[in-house]
Amino acid sequence: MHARRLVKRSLIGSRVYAPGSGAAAGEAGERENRDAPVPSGHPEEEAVKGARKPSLKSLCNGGQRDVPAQGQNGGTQKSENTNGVEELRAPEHRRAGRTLDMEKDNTRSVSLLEQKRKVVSSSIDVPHARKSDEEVDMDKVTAAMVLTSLSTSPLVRSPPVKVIEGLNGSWKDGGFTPSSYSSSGFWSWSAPSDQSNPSTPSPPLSADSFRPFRMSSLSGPPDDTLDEQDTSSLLFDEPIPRKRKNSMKVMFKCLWKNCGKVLSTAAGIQRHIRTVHLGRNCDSECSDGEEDFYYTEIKLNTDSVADGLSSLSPASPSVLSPPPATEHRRAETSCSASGAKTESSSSTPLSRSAPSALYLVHTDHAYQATAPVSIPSTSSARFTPSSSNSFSISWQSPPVTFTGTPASPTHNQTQGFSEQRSQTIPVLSSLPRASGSLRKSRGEGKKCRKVYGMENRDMWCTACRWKKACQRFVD
DNA sequence: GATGCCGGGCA
DNA sequence: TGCCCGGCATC
Repeated sequence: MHARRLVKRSLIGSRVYAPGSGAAAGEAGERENRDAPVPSGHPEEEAVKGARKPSLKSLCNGGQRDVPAQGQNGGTQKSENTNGVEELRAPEHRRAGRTLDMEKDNTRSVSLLEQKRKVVSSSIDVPHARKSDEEVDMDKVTAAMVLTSLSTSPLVRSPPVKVIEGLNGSWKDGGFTPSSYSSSGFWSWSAPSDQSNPSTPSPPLSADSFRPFRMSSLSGPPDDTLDEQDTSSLLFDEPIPRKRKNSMKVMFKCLWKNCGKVLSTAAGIQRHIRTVHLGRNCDSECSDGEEDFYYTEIKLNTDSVADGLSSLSPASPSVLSPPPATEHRRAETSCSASGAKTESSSSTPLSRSAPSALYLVHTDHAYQATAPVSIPSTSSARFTPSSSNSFSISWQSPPVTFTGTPASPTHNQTQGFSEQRSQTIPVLSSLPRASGSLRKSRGEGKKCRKVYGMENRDMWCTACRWKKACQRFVD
């Protein structure tokens, strides 16, 4: 009879009831003293064989905790605290070669969920009948979920099931008050509206709220002190640390190797683990609590998630990815959500503004030598096709610098302009001239004539010499 | 009147 | 096509 205890890790803002999928070698040591049963065939099984640690959890016992009383003998325990609430011990058995021992344990141990419910019902004034209805609904939904998961997984124990089915996700935000009860159904990736929604927790959820404390007790000696503190802190000092009002949503992620399934309820994730990974088909009554170790609680900022997801297509498979990825994605989506937009919107070259582009425009004007034009990066250029073989570029701009061969060989300086008006440069000489009736108004800027004077006519630009529109000092 | 520039003619 | 100029509009 072997039992394995998986590591309970403390993460920032999250607890991990880790299965420590065989990959985490460093956890082996920790696992030694934990008793989390691992199904046969699981990589961990052999590694932790023989290692067991008594697990005794007390629930709602006014801060009292059972000290693990039995060393190596394992087995389940039940005790009653002063409130009459049963204490549940996680059964210590292994799944591999599980036989009489396991059956004993199973028969002796009450299902974890059941215990939680009891705890909740005894500590919280929750209408029982209503709760039962909730449970019934939950069970149905969960059953459907499990079936779905099973149907998507060819092998019951082959982990990768990437379907997200959420159950009743509103409870976390709601609080414990019975008035906030709700039979709301599936959790969905929508913006959090739970705060304003008077409905809320369903029984299992409330029960789950006690999980941390249980798990704290269950964790091995190395973590005990910390857990103790955490527990008391959670229980007394910070009574509502997990009632995130606005943006935080607690999800439960399956830690089974290669499985990133995320559900919104502990019950759901437990069922998932139980049915999919542990291969049990029975109801929660069959739970011995071991599935507790195979999932972790994660906190999601639903605001961000909602924001990120809102930019995704509902049919997008990425929505079905588990939250860790989601969190990465969230960072991405917060960027890429807008980024994707800009990407897609900027994919039309001719219609886009070109704030950061530097265009070289050859002004093949009849009166001016070819000159590259650099459009300032702060300007917004617009390409305007004007014919099949020509187009013009216009932009609103700060100073535009023309660099190129000056019209006059005697002047080769770079000319600078400060134009605040929209400018259009004919790119090809085939641009049709404005009709005579639409004679353009006289330019206001100084032209070559005025700059150089009649006596220096040779310094004029070609256009000016030919009595054409000045090309050097363009309006 | 000075200036800017369109339209047209010429080589 | 490049060059030049008459002529007109604008300042």
